[in-house]
Amino acid sequence: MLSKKTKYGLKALTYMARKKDEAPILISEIAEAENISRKFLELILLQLKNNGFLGSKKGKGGGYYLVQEPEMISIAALIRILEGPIALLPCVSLNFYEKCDDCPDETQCSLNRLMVEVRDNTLKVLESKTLADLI
Amino acid sequence: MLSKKTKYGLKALTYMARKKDEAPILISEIAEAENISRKFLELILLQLKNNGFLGSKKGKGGGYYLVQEPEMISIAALIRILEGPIALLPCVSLNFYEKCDDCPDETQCSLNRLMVEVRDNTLKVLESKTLADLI
DNA sequence: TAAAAATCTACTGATATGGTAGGTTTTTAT
DNA sequence: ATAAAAACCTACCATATCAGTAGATTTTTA
Repeated sequence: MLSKKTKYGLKALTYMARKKDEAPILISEIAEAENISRKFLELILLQLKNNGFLGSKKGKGGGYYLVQEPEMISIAALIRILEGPIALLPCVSLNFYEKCDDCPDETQCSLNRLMVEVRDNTLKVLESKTLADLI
Repeated sequence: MLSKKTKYGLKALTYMARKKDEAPILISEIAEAENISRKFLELILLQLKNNGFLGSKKGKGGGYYLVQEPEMISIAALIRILEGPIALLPCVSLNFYEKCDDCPDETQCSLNRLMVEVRDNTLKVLESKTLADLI
């Protein structure tokens, strides 16, 4: 299951993608439109900014805006920032790999092989879809 | 990510499937072979028994045994028992459906549509594979 | 100079995770 | 009959994560 943080982040970005080319968008506008706690959303957008997906402007007339075209932002990349690993086991994660300490030999592990297959099928969807597909 | 409980459960069942037709298998044998905390594994096997996947026999010469052929036990079914929902959002879960309280209309939600696609791709793998494929 | 807006730091309550401890019941072998 | 073996049951615990809240600070604009 995705955390609410991830879900909120994706919904907020979709909202922003729909209104791109307009002036910066207020946190509070997004929070209200998407039924997200405003303070919680603050933290989420900040994280997305710190990871290069959003820009911001302070003061009156300020807000957040996308710094890339929606077509260029894959959903997989966003989930990795907001949620962490997409894979079902640490030992099959491409971006957050970790050895399972109970498993002596990964190449012999049948669970590993199965989860690689699941991962590849999931990524096929999440890497091919972009923010533009969510608009 | 799958919990350790789920991972341990799947590994334990795979171990048992490899030794099926032998006498009942001891918790402690599985725990040692698969590097799982013995007490933790007790709880996991008990749950699998209570859900009809395992039988048990008490006393000397006792232990746990599979009550179905490995070919008949889909990995998806096991994950649903051990982990819960396979879907990434409650609103797209087939077996654990829940409405998102922030979402006014599911049919209009683009995140919902995307996550249905992810779910279907995941299930395509997990429902077609059985314990026999993990041996 | 005041208001608006993002930013930062810290805290909180609830829940899940990954166990551990220790006793009880059932069964089998001696 | 009895002791050992094994599953079973109940309770507890430490830690981490989740989902949020509170409140002050900085920057920008009108």
